[in-house]
Amino acid sequence: MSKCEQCIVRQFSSLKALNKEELLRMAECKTSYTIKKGEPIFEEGEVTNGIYCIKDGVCKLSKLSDNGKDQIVKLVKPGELLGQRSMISDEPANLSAVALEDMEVCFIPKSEVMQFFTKNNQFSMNVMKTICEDLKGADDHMVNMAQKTVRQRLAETLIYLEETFGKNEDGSLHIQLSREELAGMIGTATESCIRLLSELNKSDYIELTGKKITLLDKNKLKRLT
Amino acid sequence: MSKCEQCIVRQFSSLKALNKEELLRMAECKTSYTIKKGEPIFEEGEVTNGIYCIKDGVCKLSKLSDNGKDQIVKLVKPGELLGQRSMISDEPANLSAVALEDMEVCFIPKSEVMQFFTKNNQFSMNVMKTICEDLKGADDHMVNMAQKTVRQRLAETLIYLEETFGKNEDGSLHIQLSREELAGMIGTATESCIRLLSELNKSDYIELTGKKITLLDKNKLKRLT
DNA sequence: AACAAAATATGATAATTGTCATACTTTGTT
DNA sequence: AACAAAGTATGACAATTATCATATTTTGTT
Repeated sequence: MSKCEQCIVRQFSSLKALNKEELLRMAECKTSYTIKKGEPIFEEGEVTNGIYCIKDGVCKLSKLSDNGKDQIVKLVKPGELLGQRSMISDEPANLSAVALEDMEVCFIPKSEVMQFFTKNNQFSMNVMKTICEDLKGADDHMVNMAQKTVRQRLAETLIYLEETFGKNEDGSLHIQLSREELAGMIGTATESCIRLLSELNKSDYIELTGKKITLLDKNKLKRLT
Repeated sequence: MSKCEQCIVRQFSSLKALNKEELLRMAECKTSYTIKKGEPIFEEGEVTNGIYCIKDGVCKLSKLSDNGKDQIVKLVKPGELLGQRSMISDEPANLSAVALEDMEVCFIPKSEVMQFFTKNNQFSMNVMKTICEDLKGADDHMVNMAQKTVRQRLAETLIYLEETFGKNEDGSLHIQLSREELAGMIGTATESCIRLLSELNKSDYIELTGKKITLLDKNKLKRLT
């Protein structure tokens, strides 16, 4: 069993505030999972009773709307933590977390994390800052949803995907989203998303090769937003 | 100068965790303001350097979008605190706060609040829970913006306004928003908002009397959402 | 009371977006 | 290799929403 010390999550998340002793405790009580693409880590409404460390793979956080569509609220990268809000609020998950790629995650029980919380001030401050970032992100995201057109949101999302998850050697977006998922990110119907992608393709903003999307002119795209 | 002890903000906010001594300290370093309807408490981008306690009056938290429209993110009631996120993230305000009614607020400098933070675990836990609530609210709000029609959002907003801020004796919504502000809450053009209100008026969901809005059949309205 | 300015209302029209139908492609399975 | 299922693409059309123009009403000021 790994000792958590060298883990990517430890380097990038609130956990960086933990000392060696705390890391050892955590290593003892953690559970490791592998999650296949498409499988959930947890679902909306589920009682999670702890947090998840994302060691590898990207997942989506989404919420099912009354109209039956799944709105993607956020994508989560390796190095990040999941389930902090539910733990602090002591509530079931507000969002579902589903793997977009094969993933490796560790689960740390709430009882353990709450001890770090009480005893390690820097850790709780880090968590608080993370949640504040999320709040700012959510507010900004909300304004975009309310005020921008679908085309603008699509352009922004494509740029975000490239800048956050990078490109393959051939220049195409590294992260693989289905059209339905992309539509779920920008908040529109799948057909509308596909149609706008075609349009951007025809006017040489992007190139579509099978499911691969390549941004041809990021500046031109930015001007759309 | 009031001692903060009996203040409504103390009863309803994170400040309820403060003890007598802490309240006295706070009373000494606080600054009280009255803010007239329409005036800002702080503006987006401003460095606030502390938090505001809302003693009386309601304000809107909004963000100017690239298209020039002001999106209202949240309404804040007496008893609540403002500026917590900025303080914790150590960033300028992400949103503007503007009075919807004449207000009474107190400002508490960051230096003071940060001391409570370090020394009073219950206080920092309360703040954290408040921010978690805000995050959940923002996520849910975002999903609504992305997935619901303007009509649905208008209906939801009207119900929210009645349930949160109550009714006058004549049954009309107690809180007074201009059509432009209501449009800013639901994320639509002012004309669209006015048009939909007229429509709801004609089909007896609501009654418009001057600027007053009365919900005639809340259940019928709920079914729209 | 009179007036200007702001807010509210409504019509006409265009643009955006959603829905349904259908075709085509890719993927995975047997 | 064959096939079903899922995903992607496109057309046709309807519904929603934004924009611009113009009344009408309300508000505040002199």
